Amino acid sequence: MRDTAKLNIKELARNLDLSVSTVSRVLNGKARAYRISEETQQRVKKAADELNYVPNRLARSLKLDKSDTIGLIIPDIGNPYFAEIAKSIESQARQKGYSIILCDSGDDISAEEELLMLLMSHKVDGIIIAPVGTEQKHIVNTFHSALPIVIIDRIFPGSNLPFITSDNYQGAFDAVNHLILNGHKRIACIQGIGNSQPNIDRVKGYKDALKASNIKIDKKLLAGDSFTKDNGYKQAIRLFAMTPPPTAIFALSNLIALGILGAANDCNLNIPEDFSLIAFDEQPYSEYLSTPMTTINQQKDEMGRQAVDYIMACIGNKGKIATVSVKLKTNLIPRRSVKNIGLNAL
Amino acid sequence: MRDTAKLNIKELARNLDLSVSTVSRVLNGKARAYRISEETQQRVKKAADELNYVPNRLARSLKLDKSDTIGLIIPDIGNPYFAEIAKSIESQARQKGYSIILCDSGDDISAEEELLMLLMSHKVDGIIIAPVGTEQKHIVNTFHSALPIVIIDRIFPGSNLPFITSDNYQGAFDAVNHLILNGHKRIACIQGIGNSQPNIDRVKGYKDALKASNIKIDKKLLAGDSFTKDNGYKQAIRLFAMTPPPTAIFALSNLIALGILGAANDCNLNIPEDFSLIAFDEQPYSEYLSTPMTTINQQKDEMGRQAVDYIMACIGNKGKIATVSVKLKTNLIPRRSVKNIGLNAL
DNA sequence: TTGTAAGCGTTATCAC
DNA sequence: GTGATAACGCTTACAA
Repeated sequence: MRDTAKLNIKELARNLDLSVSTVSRVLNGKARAYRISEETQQRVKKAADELNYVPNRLARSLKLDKSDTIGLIIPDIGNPYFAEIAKSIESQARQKGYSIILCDSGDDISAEEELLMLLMSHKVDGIIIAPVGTEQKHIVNTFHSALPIVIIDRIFPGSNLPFITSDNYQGAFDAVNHLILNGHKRIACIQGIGNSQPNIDRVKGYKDALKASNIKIDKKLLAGDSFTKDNGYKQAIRLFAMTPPPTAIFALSNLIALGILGAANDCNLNIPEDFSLIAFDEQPYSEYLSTPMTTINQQKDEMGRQAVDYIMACIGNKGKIATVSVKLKTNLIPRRSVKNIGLNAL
Repeated sequence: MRDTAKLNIKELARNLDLSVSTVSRVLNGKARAYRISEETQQRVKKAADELNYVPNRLARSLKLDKSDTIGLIIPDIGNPYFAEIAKSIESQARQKGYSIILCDSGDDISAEEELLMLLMSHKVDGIIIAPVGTEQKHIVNTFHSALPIVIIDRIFPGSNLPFITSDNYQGAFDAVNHLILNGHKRIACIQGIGNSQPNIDRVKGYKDALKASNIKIDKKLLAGDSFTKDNGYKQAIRLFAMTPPPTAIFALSNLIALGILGAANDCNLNIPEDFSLIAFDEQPYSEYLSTPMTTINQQKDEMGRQAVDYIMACIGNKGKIATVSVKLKTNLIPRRSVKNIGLNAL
């Protein structure tokens, strides 16, 4: 195979004994507009194909001031929740001719700030970010710099940054209400990072559902400080030791739920015989756990789709950037991890 | 905040009343080499910071003929196996100053070919690819085009393409031998895509382990045609219906294992009481399944690390590209899904 | 110690 | 219908 490393449009034009302009026009589908002869078109296309010409997007982007590239910053691509969102985003973006520069902030706020700069230096046409914490200054700055940006998953209350997230409040309310309808009254909640907005909304949903059914809130039943399985494990062990223990646990993330499963195993407790469990985040394995888990499903696919759509819209009306505030509906997937212990139980 | 969209090095230099070369030198850490005065350095750095100057990597890359960018093509970023590998690659690459352009081939060979071209047009400095199928022409072509490329996960037998993968043969041998040591003789194997090299190697390991213990191979116990959970479910149902059924199943992927769990639930079979299970691929949830699953762990992190290291080495010695052939050791993680049914059982 | 200018590969403007 | 050429923002010889 020929070494095509140095074949640029100039070389290609020389080979064809044509000017670069003509070649460029044919290759960019502007042959008609410039009334380039059919014969020339064929010659150009044939040569480009045979010589394996690959256009240099760097040069193209530099000239056109658009890179056909979108930056994606997420806290942990290894987490299947974010991996699925990323898949959706990549798929949607590429369908529209954009490539994704993937950045993993590793839950580190200063890394996140640097990544924002990095993506700007890469001249991405837009940024989709699932922010790490509650600090939003760097993101607001980017927002004001006329570079399209949209936040997913996490939101910043009180700012007008565009976001696409789940309706965490309603999802949590539904989850707890589902437990109540199944006769549960002592319902524990293991939460994640306390000051993150999804957590705040989910806890509010938990409390409001209890209130709505006139169940008194027991502060000892609400605990935890991280979305990790470690936290789930520790808090579950603590809850199991209470007298009486809760009859149901609401896990605010699927990793927390995994930790609870581990704790149950270690304590020889069965689900749903010994306690019921419902978790935020549906995962591919949720239904394959030996006790299939009742979960609150989030529209990860749709989240990715709408995020890309918004960025595309921004790129469309250059300059005036509209904002967007979407809370996607969640849905409860009932499975065997919740047991009816009420009077009406079968 | 000031609109910094148009601030380039020229503007910055004008602001400072300096030439672009001086500014460029300071910003690229070449101040010492050019004996630029301490005062000028400080002025430049301060101004760049205050005016929020972000260098344009497109221009830089075009000039330097290197983009500090690596292309990553994987069949499915939503699959946690690949998501974890991607995390490792992103982390290693960025640590070395490279960004990742992420492409999901969606298990589509023609998409894969296009993505290879796309990445070349993006002028990536190297490509890491987990190929979809057994067709390798487009990859060989890329290999010969002097653009560093390395294959992960899948390999092409008989070619000299550089690869980093798991020792699938040994992993499968260990898995089956573990079952044999636990007294199992009727051991089924649910496989994935028949003509993919990992599958071929794993099946060979399965057969050789049986042979080594003088257990006759029953062809009816080896079935399946895809790495999906659907396949795992269907094949498991079929195996459960045999008389006698196998006492153990070896699943060649974790998704297959999930399908088996679903089938077991539906048939009211318990693990490991009714049958033992061992699966290729350790996943974060493996130990949290209500019957913790015995798995063959793969070094995903190391796979990513070595892939990046190889690409870096190639970029280092420009021109002469060495090759690499690595089969990473796997390790068996014993858990409760395998029961000792032999004479020596406790 | 700093400045000038060519050139990286494109596309677009103008000319013929 | 086609061709020359400037310009995108940067780095780096070569000058001074």
